[in-house]
Amino acid sequence: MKFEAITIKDIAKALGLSTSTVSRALRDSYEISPETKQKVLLYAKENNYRPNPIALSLKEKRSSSIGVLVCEIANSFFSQAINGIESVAQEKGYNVIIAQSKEDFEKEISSLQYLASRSVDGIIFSVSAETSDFSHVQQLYGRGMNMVSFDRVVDFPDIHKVSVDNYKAAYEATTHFIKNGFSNIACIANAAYLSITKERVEGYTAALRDHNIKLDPNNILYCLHGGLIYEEVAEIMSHAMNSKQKPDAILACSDKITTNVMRYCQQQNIAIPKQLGLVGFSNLDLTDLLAPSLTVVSQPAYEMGRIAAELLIKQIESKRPIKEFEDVVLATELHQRASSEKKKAKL
Amino acid sequence: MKFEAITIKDIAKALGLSTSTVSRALRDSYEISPETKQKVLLYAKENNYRPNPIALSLKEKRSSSIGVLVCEIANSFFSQAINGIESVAQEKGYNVIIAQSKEDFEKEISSLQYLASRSVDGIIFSVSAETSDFSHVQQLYGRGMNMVSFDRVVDFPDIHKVSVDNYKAAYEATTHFIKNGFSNIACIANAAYLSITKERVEGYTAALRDHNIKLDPNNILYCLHGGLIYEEVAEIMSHAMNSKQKPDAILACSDKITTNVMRYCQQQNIAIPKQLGLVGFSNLDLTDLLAPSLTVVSQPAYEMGRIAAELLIKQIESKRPIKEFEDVVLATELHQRASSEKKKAKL
DNA sequence: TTGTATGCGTTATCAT
DNA sequence: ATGATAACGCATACAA
Repeated sequence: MKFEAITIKDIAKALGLSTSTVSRALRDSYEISPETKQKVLLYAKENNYRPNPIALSLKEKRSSSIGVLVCEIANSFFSQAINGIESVAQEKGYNVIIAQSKEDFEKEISSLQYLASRSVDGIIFSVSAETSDFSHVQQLYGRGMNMVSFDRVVDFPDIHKVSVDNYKAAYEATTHFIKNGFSNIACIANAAYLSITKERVEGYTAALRDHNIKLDPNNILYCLHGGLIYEEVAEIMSHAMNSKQKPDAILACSDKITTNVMRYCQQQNIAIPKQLGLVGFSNLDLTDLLAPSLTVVSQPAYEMGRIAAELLIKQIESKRPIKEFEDVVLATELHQRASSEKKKAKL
Repeated sequence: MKFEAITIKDIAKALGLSTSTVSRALRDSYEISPETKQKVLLYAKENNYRPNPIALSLKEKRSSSIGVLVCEIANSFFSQAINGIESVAQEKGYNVIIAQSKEDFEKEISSLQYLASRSVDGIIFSVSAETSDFSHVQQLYGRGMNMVSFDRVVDFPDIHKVSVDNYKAAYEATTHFIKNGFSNIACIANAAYLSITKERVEGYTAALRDHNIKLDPNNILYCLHGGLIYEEVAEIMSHAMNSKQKPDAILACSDKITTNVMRYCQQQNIAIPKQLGLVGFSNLDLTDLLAPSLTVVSQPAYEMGRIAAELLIKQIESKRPIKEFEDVVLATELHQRASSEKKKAKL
């Protein structure tokens, strides 16, 4: 037995009307008599009629669904963001289809293809750590797909962007170190191509400069796989900790880098922050429950998701092409448990 | 400008063929001449033709999409599970539509409605903490919707179920306490209706019984909101810790309960495990990075998601009704960082 | 081997 | 005020 939903045709047959009459009655058309309307509406309600969204999509040439491309669902930042996207989508009658790039460029391309072939009305995307070339995005966008660039934004104009102020976040985190007496601060960043990486590294170097600390180029380290692979982070850490210019603090520039640095320190019995200072980007809701003195940079993921979804849906539903493109930049928060001092920066 | 995809009609027109010929050529039908096939395939490839899945859905009466209903996406257990579901779905050509109940019974009903109205081919669902009555599920299932009961399973037969051995998990966790010298162990569980709650409480009481420890009924505590709300957990904790029979250990029976208990202990300056033992269910990948002596019960969420998706898709694609229903029960793992002793139980 | 016609559920455009 | 028909993109039974 297959799940069969009731259709307009069924209602029409049951009530001895034509499909068009039923359709109009359901849409509360003025040309239908009150009695007929009443009859139809009642029957529809009783039989739990729902318009078939697929048929609707075919007719309207829109699917009422939006695609989301992230590197990894099971990453607290993205799952919170999806949560936000989902909430707006639900409100506006869209459903959300999720695809993952797993930080892989090829998979990113095929995922975008997949979403496009699924006839989504628009796509919210965050590029993979491997992505330095945006032509696949530009091609899709150029062909008229509605798109919003999210978190790891693309570097071309004329597209809505939603991100956080990574420069400021890294600047504040680095300043936090300096104020607490650390001076040889290493920065372990995501892949160098990424917008977020560039901005964070810039914030980091600017803070050093502004506090008259000489930048050691060896202190800027990149993870090609976004910190996803423990071994990569461990090797970077190992190399840094065994160098003669051993850092006394680490700025971990992503969720996964943060946890993997912590894991490395645990395995190597390196005490935080006694032996090594650590400030990490992290969106876990355990933020304030982690190792006592870990300071965390958290991003307003849920809010970002909501904003991205709102922009996308506005774009989808606007008749004429967008002229003004938004570049929404939100502030991060620096949480430090030990001092219970909470810095909150609004842009 | 709207995103316009190329259709079979376009190909037919361009090549001077009929739509049916093109359709057959694309499906590699034996009745089409190799030359025509060649021509069509080439043109399709060059113009990046993708069949319109919406039209296909309308025709085939299936949408190649599966719905997932969970209480909360941004919960590591469920996001990992969705990850597993997603991976299987992708492999088999399905997309995944996600809906959240937010532990609310009404929202659960409307979400199921929503998924059904979206013409999903099947639904993987985990009931909300408020759900004691399954008639809405049974009704949908009875009307022929393919469904797989996940994690918080329903108590009626003839439906595929995927869950973990909660009894054993709680039994082991409780035993772990007893072996470490705790005796007045409280169990903070999820809503009493839930299958997972009943099983966990049973495992807990069985372990006490088997070790000749008298059960104090006041030590079994329920969170109506699945631990989602901090205040609820804090009140339960506060009440317990201020009673004369103050427990010396807590078994926290969900992700959120665990983190909220930790949060409470932190706020109250209760040292774990010095002043209070704690074993918590948790699927955060920080498991081994948490407070040093927290012992964690983790669930194979990703694997569970994969299995559920496989079962569902098999059900969707099977012609005849299923006779044998699977009840897959996986083992949890008890991680204890301090002793680095790892217990692994396979069923 | 290829073309024509039909239908999936819906709505818009014509009739009546 | 209501009904008949066409169209959305595709697959397929039926014709040729």
